Amino acid sequence: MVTLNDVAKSANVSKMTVSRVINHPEQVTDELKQLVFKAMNELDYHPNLAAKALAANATRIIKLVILEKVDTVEPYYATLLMGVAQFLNAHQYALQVVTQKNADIGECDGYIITGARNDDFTWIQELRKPVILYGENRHHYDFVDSDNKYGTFLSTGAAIKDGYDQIIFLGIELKESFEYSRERGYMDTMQKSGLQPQIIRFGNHSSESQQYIEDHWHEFKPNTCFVCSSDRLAIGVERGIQRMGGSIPEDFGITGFDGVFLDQIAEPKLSTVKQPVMAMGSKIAELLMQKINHGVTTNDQSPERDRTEVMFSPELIRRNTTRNYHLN
Amino acid sequence: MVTLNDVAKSANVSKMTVSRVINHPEQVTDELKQLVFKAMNELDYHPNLAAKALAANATRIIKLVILEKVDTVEPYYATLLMGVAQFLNAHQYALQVVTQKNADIGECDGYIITGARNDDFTWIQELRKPVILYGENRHHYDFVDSDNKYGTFLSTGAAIKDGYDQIIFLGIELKESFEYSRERGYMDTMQKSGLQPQIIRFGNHSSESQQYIEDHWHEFKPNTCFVCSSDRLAIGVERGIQRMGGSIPEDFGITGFDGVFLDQIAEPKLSTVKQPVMAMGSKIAELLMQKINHGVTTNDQSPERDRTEVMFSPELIRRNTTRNYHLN
DNA sequence: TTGTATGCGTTATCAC
DNA sequence: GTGATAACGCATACAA
Repeated sequence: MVTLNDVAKSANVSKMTVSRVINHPEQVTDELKQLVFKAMNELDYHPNLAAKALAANATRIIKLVILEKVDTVEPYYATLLMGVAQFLNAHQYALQVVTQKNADIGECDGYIITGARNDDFTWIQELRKPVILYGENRHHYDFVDSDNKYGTFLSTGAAIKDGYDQIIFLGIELKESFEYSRERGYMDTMQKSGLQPQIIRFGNHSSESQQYIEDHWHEFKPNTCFVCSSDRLAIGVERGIQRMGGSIPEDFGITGFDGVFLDQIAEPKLSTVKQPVMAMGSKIAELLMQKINHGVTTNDQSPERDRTEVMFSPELIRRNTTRNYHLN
Repeated sequence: MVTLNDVAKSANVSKMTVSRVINHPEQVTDELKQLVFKAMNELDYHPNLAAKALAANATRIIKLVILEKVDTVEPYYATLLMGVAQFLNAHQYALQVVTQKNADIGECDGYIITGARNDDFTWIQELRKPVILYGENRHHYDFVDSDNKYGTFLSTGAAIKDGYDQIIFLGIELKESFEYSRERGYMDTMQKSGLQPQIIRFGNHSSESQQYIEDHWHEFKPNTCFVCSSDRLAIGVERGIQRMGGSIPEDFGITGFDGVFLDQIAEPKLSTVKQPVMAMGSKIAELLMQKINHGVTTNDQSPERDRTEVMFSPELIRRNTTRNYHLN
């Protein structure tokens, strides 16, 4: 293993100079810097993370806490995780995935928390390391999320332009910010166009939306579009329509929301509002690392503090469950 | 932060005694051990991993290398990853997920490698840390896998017992051990029952198997069961049969393979051979840690060496795409 | 069985 | 601008 000392000897400087070249290059003359860089390359030097962590009283470990009860098998979380892992790897941080609230086992330098409900914040408040949340929240914590309202603005708008004259929103029965935002995007867009909004809500299972379609089939006239709050619901709608013999996308349109895996599994493939989940994962990791490097140790979420909010714009993917897909 | 020293003072012993209580408890008298345990609890002592790693010249980082080109979004890998992560967390190891062969960036204590093809082994050979593979291999590397042959023995056998008189195997067009084993399990079971085997292979996409069913629909007489080598293929078959108006499971049976996410998404839900993917992930991590702790640094895969092979038995889940599902 | 000294690789602090 | 020294927390080697 090549150490700081080895490089120092090879470059004929002290090891502190080498350390400075890495951490505070502005304090070293260009001349020495060149020598050190040369030595580092020749010896293929890589800093020892454990030593670094020990000296800095850090762990170089980030915890990803998944609070939802949902199966961690969810492709959605897997994708997010990959995004986080990608950034962390590039910066030599290691990841620990935690699925319960037993996150207090072992130290870490920071937390990424996803799926936090209101009850969870009493626990989150007690964390003594930087925190970034995945998802909007009313507790003034830094977060990354996608612009949910804009997402349903896109899907609802497209349904209108495509000429569907009845546009029904199938939402998730959940008192969460993201769902409110998605419903608002639909409502606003409908009202601006002078159309009558109609919202029905279910648990987020394809069986429930499928059942609904079948039970209420007589109510739906051809030229109806179902704007869904998740791909899961959209898949159920698709099956229900197929079961009842409706034609997709001519008489009945469907748009989903999320764009992770499920949309591609459906047949015909779903038109959907795709969230850049992978990129969002990377961004969260990046923000957390900034916080860590700036020495933020307290989670000051007082209203006075500037809070970091990063919103990603989702994208409408036109595929085969809405008209005009050939225009894509 | 509570250190070894703090505990030592509190227990009125030297810090080495505390260290020994943790690492070599047999060398310490029960009397002192009790004192030390008490102090550790009272002070809520947790060892500093960075220091541990530094002293042991270790990193406490494990790399999970995913070599397949397949999307890491695959629920299959996500589940495996969760299994690995769970075990690692419990033992205070951190995980780095690596998706290319750029695994050489940064040090680690060991590798878990999944999806290794023959070409990959030249690279794997050069790794200077313990390695465990996910999946059978002919290179004498330690591995964990599920008993693929037994899996199709189960699904084929069930199809026979359920009374289907034509049983067709839909396989994946891939020269990999797992596929050979699955086909062999089917072949052997068919031959033992004096039935005529028939194997067709596709790329692992539901669209291909669906297309096949629709194109060859006239060839399939009622009372046929399709034994598939993946849930993906099974879903395509299901759609094809539904499209052509066949009745499931009365006239046409389907069994999948994998049992991760997709089987539940299908409607009707798939009968499938479920692999205990999560448990397999944990087991891999466990084996790797054993290797690390026993100071195995070389990857001796000479035939003389005992190699560790752990095979998990898959389980037949009877759901709604085969008969007699009420017997489950 | 228990304690002391030393070193792991890095960085902060303080001299020069 | 550069170098010597101590310290981070733990574990090995050796001494008692």
